[in-house]
Amino acid sequence: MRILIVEDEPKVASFIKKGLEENHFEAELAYDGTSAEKLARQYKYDLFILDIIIPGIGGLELCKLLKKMDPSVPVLMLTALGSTDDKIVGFDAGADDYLVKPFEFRELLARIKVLLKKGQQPVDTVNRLVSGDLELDLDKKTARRGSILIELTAKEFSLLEYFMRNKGRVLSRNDIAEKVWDISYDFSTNIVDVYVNFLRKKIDKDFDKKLINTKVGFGYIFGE
Amino acid sequence: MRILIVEDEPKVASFIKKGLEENHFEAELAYDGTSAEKLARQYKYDLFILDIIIPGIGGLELCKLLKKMDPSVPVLMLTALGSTDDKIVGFDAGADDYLVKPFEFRELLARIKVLLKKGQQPVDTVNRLVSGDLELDLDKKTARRGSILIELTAKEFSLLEYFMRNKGRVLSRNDIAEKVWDISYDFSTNIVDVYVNFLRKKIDKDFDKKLINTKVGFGYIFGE
DNA sequence: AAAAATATTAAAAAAATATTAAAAAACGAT
DNA sequence: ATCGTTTTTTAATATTTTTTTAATATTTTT
Repeated sequence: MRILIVEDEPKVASFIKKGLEENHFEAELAYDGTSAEKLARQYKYDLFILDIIIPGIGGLELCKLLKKMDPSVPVLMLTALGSTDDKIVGFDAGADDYLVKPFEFRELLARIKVLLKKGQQPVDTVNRLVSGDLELDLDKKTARRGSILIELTAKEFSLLEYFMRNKGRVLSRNDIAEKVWDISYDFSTNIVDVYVNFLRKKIDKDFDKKLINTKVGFGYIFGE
Repeated sequence: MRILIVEDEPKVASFIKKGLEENHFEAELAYDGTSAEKLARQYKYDLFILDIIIPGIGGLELCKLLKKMDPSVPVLMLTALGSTDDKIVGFDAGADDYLVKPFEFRELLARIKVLLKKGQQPVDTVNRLVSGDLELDLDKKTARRGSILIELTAKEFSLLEYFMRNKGRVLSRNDIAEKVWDISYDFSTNIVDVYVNFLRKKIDKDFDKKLINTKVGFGYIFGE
């Protein structure tokens, strides 16, 4: 997410920039209206933060200009003036939100997040299987344990899905071979063992609580 | 435009209601969370104004509930508490804006107007799909990535549109063949692969962040 | 301790995907 | 209608990734 900050007070500007970058935004600075406009014409930004009082074109004028260029990009106005009049004028210029200096950075961040969220297209409800801290995303075909994202191959995915749909039940190698490989188990291959091993490396190895457990003589069980 | 005000202080409530009606909005009142929820289930509102501290379900809880019912209806939180913490929590609950009491009515009105403006987006969003720095112009039948304009053939366009409308979801070659070529995939053609290759050359090759990604064994996924 | 069952590893085989080139079809302008 | 151009499709080959096999190591049961 790229954000352009237009602010002539160097201290305030770099304070905002630093804070945004710590929160994984790409932030750029402009110190006056004219150079801000140039930048906006050249590059695509996801959000503008404008101080009302800046050299060159004023903040309000700049806001109108930016909104004319692309009305879908949100603008957050920033100013030392706190009277309602200024806010009204700001909104009339097309601003999407307004923040009065001095402000806490957390509030700026919260407002930015709200503004950015609106732009995004609605995401349909995702289907996924969840078991404890393990999540299987059936749309993305990926897994996630805790905050760690895990990529799976097709067979690994299929195996894990079978496990999760039969959580707490012992599955014999035969069961697994039939459901995941479409073969009636022929005792000449250890493919199930090998794939359980693959899966364990990915979803269990680096974690304390093991999800796939061996039931010697029976097969494997997910959970418990 | 119908607005539901949820506020337990009768004085504040009627002050807002009166003000809104003078500005040609239809305003209704609820004095506690539970009755507000009932009303929201029964009638359609264009905006909610919620006090955080109300009897019954709290304002934050109510906000989450309303957002679950219909995330597109904006919520403006209202409260006497002014600390940043409360604002952050409010935004986390899904609120679209926040106003601290006491406030001037003109500011409330300005914020309401901004929120309502955002809801209606018939002009802009309809004719183009946007995803990150990639933009698909449905009228011009062209794409733009960053500042680079990209010309697409009919099939390429159709494929990219399908991808963008299903961003973040793995699409099998079968899915793609059906939607873009109107054929149930017959395994004797690799046309999907070839076109993905064409598209990649145009929208991904010269860029760092790849938008079309292969999920071996599953298909392709746009984004992520 | 021996036997059986399971785990691990590495290499090969197979499958899936990417790329390229050329043929076929569709399109536009004369 | 015909030529030249662009787009679409087919097909062959190159490359990458996954799947499977098989041999060896470790653990569990008898």
